Amino acid sequence: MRKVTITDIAKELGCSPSTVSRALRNKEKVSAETHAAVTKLAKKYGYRPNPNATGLVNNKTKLLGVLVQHLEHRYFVKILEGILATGQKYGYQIITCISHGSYDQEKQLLSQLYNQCVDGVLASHSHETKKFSHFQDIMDADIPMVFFDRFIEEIDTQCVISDDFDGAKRAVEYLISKGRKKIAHLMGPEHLSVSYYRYLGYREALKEAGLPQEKDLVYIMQDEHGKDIANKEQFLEKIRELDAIITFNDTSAFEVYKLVRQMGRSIPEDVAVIGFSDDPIAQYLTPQLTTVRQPAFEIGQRAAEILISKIEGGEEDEIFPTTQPSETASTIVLKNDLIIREST
Amino acid sequence: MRKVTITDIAKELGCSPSTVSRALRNKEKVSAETHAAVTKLAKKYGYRPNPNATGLVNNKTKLLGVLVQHLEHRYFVKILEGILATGQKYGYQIITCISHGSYDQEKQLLSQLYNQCVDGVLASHSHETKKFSHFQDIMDADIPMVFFDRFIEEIDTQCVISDDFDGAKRAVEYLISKGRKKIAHLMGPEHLSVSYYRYLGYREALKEAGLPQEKDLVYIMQDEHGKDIANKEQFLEKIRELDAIITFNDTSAFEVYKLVRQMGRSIPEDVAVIGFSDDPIAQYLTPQLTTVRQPAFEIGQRAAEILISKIEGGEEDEIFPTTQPSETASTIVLKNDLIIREST
DNA sequence: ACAAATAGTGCAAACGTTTGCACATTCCTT
DNA sequence: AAGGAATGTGCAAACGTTTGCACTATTTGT
Repeated sequence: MRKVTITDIAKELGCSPSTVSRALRNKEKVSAETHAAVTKLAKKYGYRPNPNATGLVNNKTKLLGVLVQHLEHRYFVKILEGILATGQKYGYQIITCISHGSYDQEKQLLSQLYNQCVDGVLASHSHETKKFSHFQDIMDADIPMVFFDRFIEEIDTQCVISDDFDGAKRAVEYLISKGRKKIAHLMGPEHLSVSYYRYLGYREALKEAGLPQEKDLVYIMQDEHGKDIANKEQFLEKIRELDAIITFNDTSAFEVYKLVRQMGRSIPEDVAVIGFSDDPIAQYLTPQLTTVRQPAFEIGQRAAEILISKIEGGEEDEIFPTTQPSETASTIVLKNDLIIREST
Repeated sequence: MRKVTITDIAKELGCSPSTVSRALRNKEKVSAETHAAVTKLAKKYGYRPNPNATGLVNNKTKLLGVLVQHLEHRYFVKILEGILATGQKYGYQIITCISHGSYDQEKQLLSQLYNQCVDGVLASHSHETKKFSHFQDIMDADIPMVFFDRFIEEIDTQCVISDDFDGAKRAVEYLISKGRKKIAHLMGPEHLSVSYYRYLGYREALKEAGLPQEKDLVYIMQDEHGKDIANKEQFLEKIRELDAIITFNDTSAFEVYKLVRQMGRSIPEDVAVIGFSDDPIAQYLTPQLTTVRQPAFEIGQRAAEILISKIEGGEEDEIFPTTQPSETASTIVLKNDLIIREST
């Protein structure tokens, strides 16, 4: 009934547990016969090493923690899928934690991951988070950590994000190439760095095309879905003279659809619309939404790969400690794709 | 640098590790002073028990495995969220595994969970799976398991699903109450039990209302998204005389929107449409889709709760073994909600 | 006041591995 | 033929906990 152990096998074979252990991990010197006998018996009984025991002796758990704000956007789910696939590939199991955007929960979850002795952490901090000492605590405990989607300057480690600046810029360039001239931007919440990068990309494209960067072409969303827009009245009026709008995400593009129609203008004939993220809803809008697709799966993949290489490469580091830790920190920026559909 | 252990505390206090252990789990007899001294020091150093060590001695990992086919529908993500929340509540971490609908992967992932020594497994088998011995293996290894969303007759354990029969029935009843008489059903893939239950609910509602159950009102999807419908030509023709359609899910409702419009009829005036699941896209369709919402979060929650109670209640069972195991198996059926929007 | 019960503590084994060291055996070298 | 290397194996400690048992010191009951 009980799982078979190394000692059981040793007993049956009349040898010591250490020999069995060595035979199983076949890198040390064991005779060909014992090796054969051991592996045969191990197979017969379906022997599996007890992870608690191995974890205890070599201080590894083969567990990775993922901390994410929520799984409501497909974007984060895809990142998680990328992480899962990579973990699977390298033999790591993934523990998922959702902070629901709460700083307190984030702190608590992180400490739970620490308690659980995960080998590494992949994290994307919550909106609410302004202090980062709980992340520093993880680093100080010598648990490798990699950030994704969001960048934290204060913490000295790697980060994988998508190139929001470039994505927004290329989207606007595309609009310009189609002859659009009065292009508005519905910007995301101000305190998010992604909002800002996308805004900068938008501006850069206008600048390079020699188009004026009028202040009243930029409007700010107070929420993530674009239902609450600052200066909404002014925005509505402005829609009369616009010929394109690029939004912060796809749900806000849907709100824009409604507003544009409310003003009696049509998409894409009068006003072209481009979203951001390529959420599944983009395909279900009428007209189907052109959007900037973020390589979510790949972000997860890369982040996990970097983390695992930090974990597995980390052993030598104890002998050759990194003298200039800041040199190890870096940001991987992945390119976005413009998915052209009916709204442009 | 290293994590502080019980022995470290014992040394500093000049007592034995066992005393520290007892003081920390304060259920055995220790003097008030030592207890105070130990907890104070433990707090000071931020002592955390090493899960590998505790796991090794009491053969528990506080880890739960979740096996799911994919995370592409919001439905499964919500279930996962329910599981995560419940795990969190009871102090369990969740390891997520995605089978991508593959039987082989499912087998492999399950055996990985077994190797990892999870305390329990929550599973929803893949489409492809016809043999269930790998699930039986888990049961035989005395790892409690609970199924969700899908029911496996062959395995003797609990299962949490939503009431698809009732959901479909109530949706059709609603259509009838609004005066619709010619109600078609776009049925899901034939081999899925959920497809069948929804179909039965549809039929039952017609029957109770005394409406004829015409064969040519039921059409079958060959894929999950409704892009490939058997007898599509016939279905298109039929749309001319229908006044309502209930589909298998929300993505297929979107396809139905297109077909209805292709036949020059309008929604909801000529033809009412009801979907299933309440995927986020339902709100983004024009008109917004009426749909049967499945209590996904609650399914995850309930499944996890049952699993945890099996794990934690299981200890006594070793003393009083369950003589009639089949009595423990049962199916929890949760009610669905009809979300009424613009398409009806 | 003396046996008996009880409170508080430590020892040591156990959980299942890994691994440095020591030992015995075989093989090769000169 | 003797010495040394190479090979294969076992012992025992270690990883950090928990827990049954034994032991002392104190309290309780009569």
